[in-house]
Amino acid sequence: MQSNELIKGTLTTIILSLLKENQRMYGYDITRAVKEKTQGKILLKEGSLYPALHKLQAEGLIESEEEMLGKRVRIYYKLTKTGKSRTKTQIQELLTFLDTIQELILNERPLAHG
Amino acid sequence: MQSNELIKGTLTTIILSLLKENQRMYGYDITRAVKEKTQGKILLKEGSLYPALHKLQAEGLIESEEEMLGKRVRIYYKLTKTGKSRTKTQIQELLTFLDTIQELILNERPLAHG
DNA sequence: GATATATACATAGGATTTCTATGTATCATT
DNA sequence: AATGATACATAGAAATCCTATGTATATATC
Repeated sequence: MQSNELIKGTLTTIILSLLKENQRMYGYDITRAVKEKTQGKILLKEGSLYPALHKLQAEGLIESEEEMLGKRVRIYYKLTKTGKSRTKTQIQELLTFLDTIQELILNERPLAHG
Repeated sequence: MQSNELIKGTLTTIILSLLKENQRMYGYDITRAVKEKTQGKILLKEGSLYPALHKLQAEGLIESEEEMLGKRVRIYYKLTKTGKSRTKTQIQELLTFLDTIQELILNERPLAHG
């Protein structure tokens, strides 16, 4: 996902989350959306994105639809019913996780030692 | 780090952050601290923690000091000077990253299509 | 017309991270 | 005597994302 190797594990949820709002997106589209929405702080790589999309499709969370632009193929993805419900829980889990880490990092104070 | 594979990449910063506040901790201690501070939501595994500690030491970010309790060894770790400075930047990077993801997930709204 | 860049997909193999499983050993509790 | 908590350790597996590479069309620039 880029520079700081913090990310692993969030990519799937990011994709699902974007598809939740935009209904229909293709790979390159997702790359751009993430770049813009994060002011370039997160840059998806094609080598991460496409395999992730294929995996989500294999798991039945998203489905694809091909479209031609002149001679070029564009593959749109959208959430399946299962995907929609899964998206909700994954977003919730991610947000909880982010809060947990934030609390752990910020709320530091020396432990009572036993 | 447990159940949800969200985590990868944050472990090091968590360890450094705990050492920043507590000056001196040993492995088992860190496991317990994380468990308590996150209400059991994050459970470090020994198979993750010890190698991580060894790596941090090899990188010169922490240093160790052995202590005997009866016949048992306890290995305390504390931040080196380099480690202290690195801790600050890593915490800052992690917090920025958490914000970025949170914004990306929460601040969704359909893209203007171009 | 040639060249560079953006668009649009894809995959193999590598690097990194954390986990599972396993091992050793002491100490406290039942 | 047995169990569980404390305390360390490592090998190998599993998962994730990246680098590098490849193909091809469309657009902008020189």
